[in-house]
Amino acid sequence: MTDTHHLPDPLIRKLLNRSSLDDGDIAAISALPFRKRTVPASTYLLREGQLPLRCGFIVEGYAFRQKLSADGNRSIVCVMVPGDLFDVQNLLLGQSDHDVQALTRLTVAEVAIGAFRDMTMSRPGLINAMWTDGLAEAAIYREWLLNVGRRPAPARLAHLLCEFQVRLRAAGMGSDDGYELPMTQEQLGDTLGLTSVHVNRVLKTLERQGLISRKGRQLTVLDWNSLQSAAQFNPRYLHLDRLQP
Amino acid sequence: MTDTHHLPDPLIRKLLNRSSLDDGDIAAISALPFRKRTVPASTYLLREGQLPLRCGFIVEGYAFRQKLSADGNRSIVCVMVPGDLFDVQNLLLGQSDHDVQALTRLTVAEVAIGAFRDMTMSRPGLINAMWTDGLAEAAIYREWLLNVGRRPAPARLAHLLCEFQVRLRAAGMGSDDGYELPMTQEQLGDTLGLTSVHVNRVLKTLERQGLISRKGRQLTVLDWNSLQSAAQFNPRYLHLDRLQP
DNA sequence: CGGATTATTGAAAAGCCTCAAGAGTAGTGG
DNA sequence: CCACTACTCTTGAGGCTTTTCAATAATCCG
Repeated sequence: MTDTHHLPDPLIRKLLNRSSLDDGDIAAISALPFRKRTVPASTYLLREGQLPLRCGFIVEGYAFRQKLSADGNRSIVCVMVPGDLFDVQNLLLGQSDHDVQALTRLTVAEVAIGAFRDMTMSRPGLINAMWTDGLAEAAIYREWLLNVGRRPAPARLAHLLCEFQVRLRAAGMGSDDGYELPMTQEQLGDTLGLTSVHVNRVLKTLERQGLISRKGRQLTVLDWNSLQSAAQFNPRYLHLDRLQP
Repeated sequence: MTDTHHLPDPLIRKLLNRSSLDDGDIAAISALPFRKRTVPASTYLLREGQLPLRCGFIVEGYAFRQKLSADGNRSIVCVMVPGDLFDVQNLLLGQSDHDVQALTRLTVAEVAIGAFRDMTMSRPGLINAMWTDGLAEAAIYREWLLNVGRRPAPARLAHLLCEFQVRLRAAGMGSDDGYELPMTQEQLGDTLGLTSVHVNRVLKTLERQGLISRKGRQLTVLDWNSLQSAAQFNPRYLHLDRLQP
């Protein structure tokens, strides 16, 4: 594997979290004519019902997937970090069933769907790496279903905070004892199936219990073991064993 | 495409719902040394933490994926019908993050992981079909997250009933105006993030409103349009457009 | 038929939501 | 650099959905 800094570096880093790639695979990704663009927070990268013509991944910043119900309620179903492919599924499934939106100011790299498809067809190692990545995303969906459906609000919020801690570290952000919370309390609520008011109260409770502390959006994990056990957090579902054996 | 009745027929039918397969692909699946077995309801096909050695799909009956939280609560995160591959993700992700359990008396067909992997490597059309299938499962997870996180109990239950109606028809079961509900009310509750008591009350409400009727487990949809709109159900997320254009 | 699971119903409690208002914070333009 | 505006966060009070607990009826299965 080369050490030069090509455009798709965050993507390669992400795929290597869970799969092996050979030099040919890495060269094939690096050779794709990706085009970078930077957009402000809240920009839509993809809308429900749309048929995308390009395929992209996150270079810097965060994005999320959201679904809106007919009566205007929102559910944030996925938070994406640098390296995440945000619209491969439309390559195969067609019309999108959800929106993809920038959470922060965001830099993405995109390539025409045709070039992307050709590349995957000729590199079984890459297909497998991306398939694996999609399966890992599905594993997070399953854990979130358990979280939203069966855990009380304090455990539910603590669980999301634990997940961010682990995933942000795996993406090379944050530090070992905390990170900058990427979302407003309303967005946290839409992720957890709670109201922003209740998220606020529960955050204060976790703080009062000495599990975390906050200055603005900066979150410090004061007691990782207790936070983990309050959350019933077990990182197995993230399938990052290659990083944390 | 041939018309003979090979073992993997439900699998082929399922894949054709969302992808094109050529004769070579179908021959390749049919040639795999699948072994059938039938197990009673509640049998575990796979347990969390396990490393599976085989790869299988459902021939007849229903199964589900469940996750258990540390304090013993259960969430049913996926219901599978004939044709569904129930453990491909472990081929790529390793240790399972959830259990797979038979919902009814169940017939499955399984093949050693090695043979399965070889087949996918040599047939890009099949990889794509199975990848697509996994992406469609992820789309259902997203819709369920919206359902559990943001819809009140009546809409939530109505939505699941609508989904069953469409998916069972696509799998060749049930009829146009109803089906045999495959789960107990407790299992419905674990799927929806509700208690069985509340599921029972909400079922009665839907019945009182004239949307459905029940005799035992047999469910009849009396007013599909009203049920759909009470559920805010839009089948787009099932990505079955090939069947229902 | 008998035992176990499943469905049904009531009453009371709990958790989370709604509504509302005030305080803090960040970004913008003069 | 300040002031203005728009978010975002915070806190309180009351209400509603859903849960818990409990007890009985119905159904399934061998």
